Amino acid sequence: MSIKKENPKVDFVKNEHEILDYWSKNKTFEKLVEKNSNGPKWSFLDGPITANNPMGVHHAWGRTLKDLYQRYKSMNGHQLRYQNGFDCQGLWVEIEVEKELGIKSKKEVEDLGIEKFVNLCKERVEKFSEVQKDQSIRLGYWMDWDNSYFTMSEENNYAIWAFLKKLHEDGKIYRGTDVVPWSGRSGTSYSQMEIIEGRKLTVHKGVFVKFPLKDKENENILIWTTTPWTLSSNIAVAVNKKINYAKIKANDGSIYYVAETNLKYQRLNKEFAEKKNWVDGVPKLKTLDQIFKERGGYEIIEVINGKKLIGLTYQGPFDHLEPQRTKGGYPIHDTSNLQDKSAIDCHIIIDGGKDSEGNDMVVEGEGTGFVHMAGGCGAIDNKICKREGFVEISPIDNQANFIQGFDFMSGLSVTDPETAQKIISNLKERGLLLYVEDYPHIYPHCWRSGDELVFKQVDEWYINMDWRNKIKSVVDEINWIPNWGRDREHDWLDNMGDWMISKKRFWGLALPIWTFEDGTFHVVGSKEELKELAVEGWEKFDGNTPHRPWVDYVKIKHPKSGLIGTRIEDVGNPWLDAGIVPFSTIKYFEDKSYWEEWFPADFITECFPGQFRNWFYSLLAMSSFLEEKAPFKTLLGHALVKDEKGDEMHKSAGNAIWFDDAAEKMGVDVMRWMYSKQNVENNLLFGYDKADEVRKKLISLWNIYSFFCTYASLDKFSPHSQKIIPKDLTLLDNWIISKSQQLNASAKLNYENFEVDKLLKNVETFLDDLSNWYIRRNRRRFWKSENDSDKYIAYQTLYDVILDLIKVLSPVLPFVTERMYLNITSTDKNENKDSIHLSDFPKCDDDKINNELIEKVDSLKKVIESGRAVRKKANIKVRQPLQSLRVLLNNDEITSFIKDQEETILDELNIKEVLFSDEVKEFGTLTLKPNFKNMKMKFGDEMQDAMKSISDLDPLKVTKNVLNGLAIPKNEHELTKDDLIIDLKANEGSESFLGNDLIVSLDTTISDSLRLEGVLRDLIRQIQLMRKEANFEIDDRIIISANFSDELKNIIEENKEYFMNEVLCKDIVANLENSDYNSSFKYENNEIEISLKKL
RNA sequence: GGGCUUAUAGCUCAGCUGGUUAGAGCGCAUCUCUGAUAAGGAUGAGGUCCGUGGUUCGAGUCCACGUAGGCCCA
Repeated sequence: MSIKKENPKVDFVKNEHEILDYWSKNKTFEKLVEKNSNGPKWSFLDGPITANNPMGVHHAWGRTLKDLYQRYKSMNGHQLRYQNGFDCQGLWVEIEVEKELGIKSKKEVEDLGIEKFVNLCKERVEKFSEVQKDQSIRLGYWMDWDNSYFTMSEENNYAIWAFLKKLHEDGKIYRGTDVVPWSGRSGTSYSQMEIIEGRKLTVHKGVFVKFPLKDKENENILIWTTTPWTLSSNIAVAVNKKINYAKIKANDGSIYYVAETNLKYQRLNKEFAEKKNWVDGVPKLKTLDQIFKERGGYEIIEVINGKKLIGLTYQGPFDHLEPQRTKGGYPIHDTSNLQDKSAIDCHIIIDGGKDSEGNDMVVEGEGTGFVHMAGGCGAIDNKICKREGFVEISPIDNQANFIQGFDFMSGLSVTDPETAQKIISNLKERGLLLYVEDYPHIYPHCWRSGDELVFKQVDEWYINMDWRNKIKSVVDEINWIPNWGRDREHDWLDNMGDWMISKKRFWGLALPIWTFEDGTFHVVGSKEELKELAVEGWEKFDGNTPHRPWVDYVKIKHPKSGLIGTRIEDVGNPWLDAGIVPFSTIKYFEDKSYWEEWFPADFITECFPGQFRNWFYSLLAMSSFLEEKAPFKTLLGHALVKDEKGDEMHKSAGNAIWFDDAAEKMGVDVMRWMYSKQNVENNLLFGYDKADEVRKKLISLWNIYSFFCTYASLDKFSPHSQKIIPKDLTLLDNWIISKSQQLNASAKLNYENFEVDKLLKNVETFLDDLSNWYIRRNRRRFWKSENDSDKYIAYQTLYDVILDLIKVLSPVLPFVTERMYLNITSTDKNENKDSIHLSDFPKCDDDKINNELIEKVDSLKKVIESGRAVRKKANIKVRQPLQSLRVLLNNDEITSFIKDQEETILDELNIKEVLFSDEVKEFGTLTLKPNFKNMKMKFGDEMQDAMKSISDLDPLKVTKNVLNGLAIPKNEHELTKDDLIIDLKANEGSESFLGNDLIVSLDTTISDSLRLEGVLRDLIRQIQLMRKEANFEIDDRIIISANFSDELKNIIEENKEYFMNEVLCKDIVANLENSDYNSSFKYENNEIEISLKKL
C-alpha cells in the first residue's frame, strides 16, 4: 500500500456515496461505539423531529450541528448514546392523513372510525421516520438508527401519565374553559386555519340595544352587535379609555352615551359605494345621528373621556333569567374560584385594551364605542373576561342550540335567523331596542357545510403553573447559547398562563383523566394502576397502545368514592410528548441508576424560534417538577433557514429546496460546511450560489490534498520512514507547523464552546496560508529530482499538517476527510486503518508553536503586500521589473530570515535586489503618536498631561532604540515604547513599511533598462496570448512578423536567445505570407501588428 | 400597549471592555499567474456606521429621544 495519486478534479457527491458504502460494509460506526464503550459519558439528548414528512434543508442544519458535536466528543473518547428521536403524535400528522383521505373534519374522522384513523396516523409516522432516517444517513448523521425513540411509544406515553399523576397529587391539574370556533351541524370545533378558509359574506341583523346604567336615572349606554343571541350571555361592556364619548339627550328625555365621532360616522361607506363585500338589496347604513334624528332629534349635553365611564355598572338585557343570576357562571364548567359571583355581578364597564395585534379592542367608527362582552361566546371576549376575573355563560350545546334556562330561547338554534328575530322582538317589547338594521360582513363559516360558525365554550384541562419559580430557578443553571436565550425563557415563564394540555383531537397522548358523575376526576398514573381500577373494557384495551380509541373503552372505579368514571375524550398537548424525553428515554421510571448516569444531558440543540414556549418549556417544566433540576447543561439554539433572498421557503412559492435534491446537487459536505460556518444567531440564507462559494473552499482543500498525493505517490513517500533532525526544517516548515498547532488548539476551544462557526473561519485562513504560502513557496522542493532529506522533510511537514487539518475538520466534513485520511495514512503505522472517525482529535503541541516566527512571516507577507500596493499606487504592474527593495534590520535572526527569503521577495515583487541599510533616514520621515489605549491604562485621567512628553522625544532616536531592542530615551513621564506608535511616511518615489524590528522601502523609479525589460516581457506575454488564441499546441514552433519599432527591435536583438526560446520562435521575418494568426496590441500609443505562422 | 432585539459597502455579515486610516466574503472593475489550472493570486472602486442630541481628550461602540424593521407577550 502506498499513497495513491488523486485527480485534482473530483466528484464530491460520488465520493460521499462511496464513503457511505464503505462505512456500512466496514461497520465503522459500530467500531466507534465499541471503541468508546468504556469512555467517560457524554449525554446528548435529541429533540425529536416530527416524522410527518420528508426532512427539509432546515432540519439538516440542526442535524449537522447535532452530528458534528457528537463526532467531536467521540474523537475525544467519550461514550455516547446516539439515540435519535421521532416526534409522532399531534395535529400535524392528523392533518396530513386527512389530506390523504380527502377529508377535512372531525365528523368525517368519526364516521371513518377512530381506530382506523389512528392506525393510519401511526402508519404515516412509521413511513416517514424511515424516510427521515435514510435522509439523515445520507447527511452523514451517525446515530444508533436501530434504537431511535418514538414519542408514540408506550414508555413515553406512560411516563407522561406518571408525570401528570404526580401533578394531580399536588393538586395542579384542573378543568377550565376555553372558547373555540364551533360548527353546530358538525358538532365539532374548528382550528384557526379552517376558519380562514371558510370566511363568507353574510347579512346579519345589527341591533342597537340600550343597557340602562345603574344608579343613574334614565341614563343608558348604547351597544351594537350582529349576534343578538350572545346578549343572553352578556357579562360586561368594554370602552376605549382614549376616546371621547358624547352624552346625548334624545327627544323622549332619555340619556345615551355613544362614542363622539361615531355619531356622524358613515359606517361601511366605501363598501356600499363600491359595492365591494356588499349584498344586493341591503340599504345603506344609517349614521347614529340619523337614527336619533328620525326619533325626534337629540342634543349633546356634554363630552367626556372614556376613562370616566370605566367602573360604572349597568343592567343587562337578560338579567331576569336564571343563567345571569347563577353564581359561578352558567352552566358551571369551571372549578376555579368564582363561586361567589354571578354574571350580574360582573356587569361593569371595563377598559377593552388591545387585541393580540396591538390594535385597540374598541375603536372609533364602527358600532357605538361600547362593546358587549360575552365571555362564553367569543374568543377575545373570553380572554378579556378571564383577565378581569369574570364568570362565563355558555348558552349553547353541541348543536349550537340554546340550552335550558334561557326562557323562550331554549332549544332554538342560535344560527337560525328566526331566532335572531325572536330575540329582537322580545327586546323591542321590553323597550330595550333602539334600532335594527341589515348588516353585511364577512363571517366565519364551516367551509364544508356552509353553516355559520359560532364560538362555543368548551372544557379544557390545565396545569396550574403557580410553581413557575421552580422552573425559573432551574433556567439559571443552564448555559444558553446565545446567552439571550436565558432572558427569553425567563420572559416566557414570567408571562405565561396556565398550561392547557388538552386537545380535542384523536391522535395523541390519551390524557389519563377519568371523570365521574359527581364532577370529580381521577388521574391514572400507569398501566398497572389502570388495570387495577378498571371495571369495564380492559379486555378491549389490553394488547393495544395507550391511544384512542382503545383506552377509551376502559371504565374505572374511583378509588375513594367508588363511582364509575369514563375517560375524557381529549388527547394531550404534543409538547408533553417531547418534554418527558429526558425521563422516558433513559428509563427514569424503570431503571433509576441508568437514568442517573445519563441525566442531565450535557447538550441539546434546536432551532430557537417557538421553542421557548414549546420544547424548552416542556422540558424545563417537567424536569423541574420531577427533580428540581435542569434536564440539560448546555443549550445551543440556532435560527431559521430561509431562501437565498431571505424569504421563507414555501412549496407554493416555488423557492423551497428539497433536502434530497440539495444533497445530490451540492453534496452534503458542502452543505455541512455551510451550516457549520453560519453564526447560529442569524438566519441562514440557503441556496446553490451560496453553496458554490463554500465549494470553492472545499476545492481549495482538495487541491492541497491532491497536490500532496500527486508528488507523494511519485516519490513513494511514506510517513515516519526517515529520521528528521529538527534543525533541518526550513523556516517555512516551522512556520506552517506553528500555524497548524495553533489551529489544533483553537479548534479544540471552538468545539468545546460550541462555536464551530469560528473554527471554520480559522480554517479558511489556514487554508489560505497553507495553499498560498507554504505550498506555493515550497513547490520546488517537491519537484526537484533528487530524493534528499530536504524533500523528505517537506513531505513529512505537509503530511503532518494535512493530517491534523483533516482530523480537525472531520466532524464537519465526514466524507471528504475520510477519503483523504484513508489514502494518506495507508502506510502510517501510527494511524488506524479503518477511519478518520476512529482517530483521536489532534493535540496541540505548544513546543512547536513559534510565535516569533509567525510574526516574522507575517512581516514578510506584509512587506510583499505593501510592495504590491506601492506598485498599484504608482501604476506599475508586477510584470514591470523594479530595481530594489531597501531593508533595515537590526537583528541577526531577522536578517538571516530575510536573506533566506530573498528569493521569495525578488520573485513576488519582481525586483532585482534586496539592499540592506542601517540609515533610518533613507526610509522616510518619522513621527511619534500616542498609543491611547495603553496610555489610558497607565495614566488614566492624567493621560493628557503625559502626552506632552511625546513632543520632547526625538523620533529618530526612539525608532533606533526600538529597532535595537533598547529602552527609549528618558522622558518626564517615563513613557515606554508601548506608549508610542511610530509612524513612518515614505519618501517620494518609494513606499515604506515599518515592522516590529524592520523597515523596508521599495524603490519605484524605473530606469530605462528596467523599462525595456518590462516591455520585452509584455511583448512575450502578448505573443503567448496569441499562441493560445490561435490554438497552437504548446510545443508548436512559429515564425513572426511585426511592425516593431526600432526600440523594440533593439531589445529583441539584445535578448534574442531568451525571446526566441520563450515564444518558441524560429525566425523573425519582414513579411509573412499565409500567416495563421494576426493580432495587434497597444504599446505606448503605437499599434503593433503581429502575424504568426505555425511551422 | 409591554418586553426583547436589529439598523455598518450593491448583497450577507464581523467589529472584544470607547482609542488612532471601520473590516471580511460574495458581486463589480482592473491587473496577474499559467509545472495544483473547468482553479489560483493581487489591487481598486464603493460607507453621513438609521437620525438628533448628550457624556468624553476621543463615540460605529456608552446614554437619552426619535425613525424603520424583526421576534415574543397580553
